[in-house]
Amino acid sequence: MVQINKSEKIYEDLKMRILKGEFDENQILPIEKSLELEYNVSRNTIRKAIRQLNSEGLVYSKLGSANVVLQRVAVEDLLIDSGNMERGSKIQTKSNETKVLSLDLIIVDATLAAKSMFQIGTTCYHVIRLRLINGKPVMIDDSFFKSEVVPRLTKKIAQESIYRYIQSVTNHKIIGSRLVDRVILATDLDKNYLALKQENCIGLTQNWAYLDDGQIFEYTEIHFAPEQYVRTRFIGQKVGYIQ
Amino acid sequence: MVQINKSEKIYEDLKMRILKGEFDENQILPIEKSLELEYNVSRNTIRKAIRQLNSEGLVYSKLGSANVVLQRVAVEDLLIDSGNMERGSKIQTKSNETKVLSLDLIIVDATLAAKSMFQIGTTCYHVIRLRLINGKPVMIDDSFFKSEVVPRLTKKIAQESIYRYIQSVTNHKIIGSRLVDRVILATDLDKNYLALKQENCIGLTQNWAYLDDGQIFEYTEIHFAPEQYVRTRFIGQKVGYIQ
DNA sequence: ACTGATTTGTTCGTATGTATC
DNA sequence: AGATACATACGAACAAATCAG
Repeated sequence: MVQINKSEKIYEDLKMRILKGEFDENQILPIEKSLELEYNVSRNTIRKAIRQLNSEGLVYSKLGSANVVLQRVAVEDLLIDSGNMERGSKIQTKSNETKVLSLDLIIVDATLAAKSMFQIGTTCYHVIRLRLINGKPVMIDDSFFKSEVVPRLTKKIAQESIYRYIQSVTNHKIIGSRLVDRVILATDLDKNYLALKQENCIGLTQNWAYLDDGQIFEYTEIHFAPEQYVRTRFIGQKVGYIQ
Repeated sequence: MVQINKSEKIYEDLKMRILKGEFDENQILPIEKSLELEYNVSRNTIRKAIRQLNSEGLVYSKLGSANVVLQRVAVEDLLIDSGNMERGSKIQTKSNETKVLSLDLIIVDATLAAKSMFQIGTTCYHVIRLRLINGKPVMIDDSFFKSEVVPRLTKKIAQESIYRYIQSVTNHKIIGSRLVDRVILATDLDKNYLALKQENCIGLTQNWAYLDDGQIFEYTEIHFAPEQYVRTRFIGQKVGYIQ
């Protein structure tokens, strides 16, 4: 069991209680004062937990009134919650396998530099991997890793976990990714590997991954078969903002 | 000028300073103590502002070390930042137009109930709207609104702003949306209106919109032409989480 | 490699503001 | 109009990770 702090524990507990339907009757949480007493913490700690519930779209804090529990959507349980990848996605629980299609050491040219944000002349590994879940091909990772960060990358390492490898050979942590999602025409590679049906398009996710020194060390284009491409998120409306 | 609070002002200011490149040399912010003095506020207020920068992927707070400014990605300035829709998207600044293709009053059946989360038997408006930006068709909104929330909806209202109408006739605020993005085969409607080229797919965003009492009042399927469909987000890595 | 100083992280208590009931 | 409940802000203490000598 991981040791987490009070606000995190309270967040997890309240989330569980919400999803179990404990507050379905009135659709509001108990007032903050009573949560203080119940969990025996300060109001700030309660508020920190509720802030997390707000950002996930489980609760709306209504000034002067209450912390309102939002109506749930049926599909959401089935989906990988992209707004919550930090906690590990549900995909992890399934059997998955990686097939390395190619691995080359290359020098960054102008075209790649513009996309990847790597400097021209940088040496990096170009890795193409096919990802299978329960034996079914679901995505292709077309990746570039700064060789400085993953020295002596091999197919074997790429097949296991490059991230684990990085964290074992560097002092740096991987702290997050900036993602851009698009829909594009399928490439020949996609058609060969992704078992597309009628569709001639795929979901593309561009991924710039960061180390804790603030630098991008990886640029990946993830190609998804359409039915595999699903994203969920919650967006709070700014007061006064009108569509 | 909107009146915003201290932490929000500091957040905006730091963001502007980051984007102007003020911290590019060391790629870190001044320490919190000196920001306290500079802005003449408490440390908590500084930390609240920095927390916002963290969630947007502009800064990574490194325990025991510094608030690291993350390397920027070139494309991000060009895009609608979906993680920041609360502040209004850039799309707003362009000239846009809405064409109402149809408007009907219907009763929710089992199929629609399952998707929309409306109860079977609810009366609602079914509205299909074509959205144009700078004269170019970019998306189709296939929407269902609870008639209880938008009584006497007309084509004229739908062409202007349904949201503005709602906020004028109800006591309730619109507080946010849960979104699910997918890639699907284009329908005939899409092919007719979205000026697709070779592509036979579109980007689909399902949108459940909430009122401040926690209830869903709108379900919309937004159909995007592929080149119009772009999403950006930042996902922080949970410590110990390995791909 | 160790120690002390520095810096961010969490929590507490309190006061005051603002919207709602 | 008064009470209630969430929002913002301050100051302080201590923990945990990092950094500098």
